[in-house]
Amino acid sequence: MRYPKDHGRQTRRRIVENASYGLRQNGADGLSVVDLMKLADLTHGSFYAYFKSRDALVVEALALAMDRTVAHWLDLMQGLPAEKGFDAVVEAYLSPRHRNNPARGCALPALAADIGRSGPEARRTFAGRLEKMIDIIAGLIPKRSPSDARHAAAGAIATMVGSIVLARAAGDKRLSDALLEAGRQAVRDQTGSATAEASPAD
Amino acid sequence: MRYPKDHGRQTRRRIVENASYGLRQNGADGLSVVDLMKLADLTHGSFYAYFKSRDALVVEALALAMDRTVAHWLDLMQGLPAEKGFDAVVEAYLSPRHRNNPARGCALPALAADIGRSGPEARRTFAGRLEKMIDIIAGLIPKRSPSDARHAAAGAIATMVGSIVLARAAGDKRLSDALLEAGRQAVRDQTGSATAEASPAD
DNA sequence: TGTACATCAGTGAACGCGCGTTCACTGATGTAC
DNA sequence: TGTACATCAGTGAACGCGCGTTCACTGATGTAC
Repeated sequence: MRYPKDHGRQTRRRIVENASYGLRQNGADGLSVVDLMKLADLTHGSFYAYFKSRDALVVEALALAMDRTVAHWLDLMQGLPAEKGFDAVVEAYLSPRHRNNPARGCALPALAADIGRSGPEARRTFAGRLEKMIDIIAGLIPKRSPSDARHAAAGAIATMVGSIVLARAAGDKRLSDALLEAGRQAVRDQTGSATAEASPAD
Repeated sequence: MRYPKDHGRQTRRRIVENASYGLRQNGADGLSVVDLMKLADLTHGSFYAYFKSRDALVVEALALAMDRTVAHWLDLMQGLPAEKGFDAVVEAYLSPRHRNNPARGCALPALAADIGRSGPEARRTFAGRLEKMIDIIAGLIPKRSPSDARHAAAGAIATMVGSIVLARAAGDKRLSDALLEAGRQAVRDQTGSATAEASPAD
């Protein structure tokens, strides 16, 4: 063997990983096949040795980006009680750092609008990973029932995603910062009042 | 005059209006100049008699779409007390109808992600209109101070935008519907608890 | 040890196509006389 | 009333370019004998 036996798999992985950064930065249609291969230090010619189409790579890059966000959340929560874990995730999500670094950030604000216009495969991949993300946040929210918790988690995620999308689009630093702060407050209000609702019943 | 004296202005308006539908449907990069002119029953040749570039039309279409959303909200609120007006806007926003009709819906979930990757002109136009939208919602929320109300309004808008973006992307009807319901509940929790906070102080 | 051949990850020219933009032209309608 | 000309919204061919995709080829490394 001229190459280590998993060389192909590693190269493929390198392409997907770099694509996941590039696509979050520039949108699902924002980079050409030439651009995407250049990110992995390759020329475009061998692209179709790894993927059956550009769309197929986009779906894989989306899945990887979402998996990475899940892993990042689990990292942030590690060793903390539920409430502190939740706060840690929300603080990191609604930070200027996250707003300013879409490439390494959550795929939802970066790519969800594009996925909404994509085919069923991309949308099913998206839905599956999103369920997982909701589950993780739901585990951090004290609620009457698991179904209530998932509900509250979906609301919190929607608020965070909306805040980042709007903060990135707003061409005015004051407004952009205010949107992050408003998002933090909104999430606090949602889960704070949620806890308050649940407590008297227990 | 072979043409009524505001013929040019009307044609221009027709192009911008149809573009505002098409771009909300397909994204800011989703239609070519040929496509955009076809929407107004014209050929592409005269495009540059009306606009200095494709980007310039996108900015105008964005502004029009956001103005229309503002007008629509004012319509929904008309004659209602603040609280009912707020509920009417939220119900309409987080409805399956709005989710399923991006072309005639709010520009924020449809275009904000694209605007975040656009130039300063598009982003400033966006920011100006978004301030206006926040003001209108703020007027419907009872709060200690105008600044608190704007904060709460920004949070509610972020939640609504995030819910619609995710609901459109989710390739699973159950999840998509759940996201709309979660968004409604989240907005209720935010402003409900907000009112509860403000009331005892009064 | 040395030479011929096999392997195969990666290269880059080429394909047909659609893009944003330019521009010489058309043709319907009005004015001049 | 009739003819020559002016106006100007709209047309469509053409430009250079980058796109996604295909494919014959290269060249470094291994095996055969």
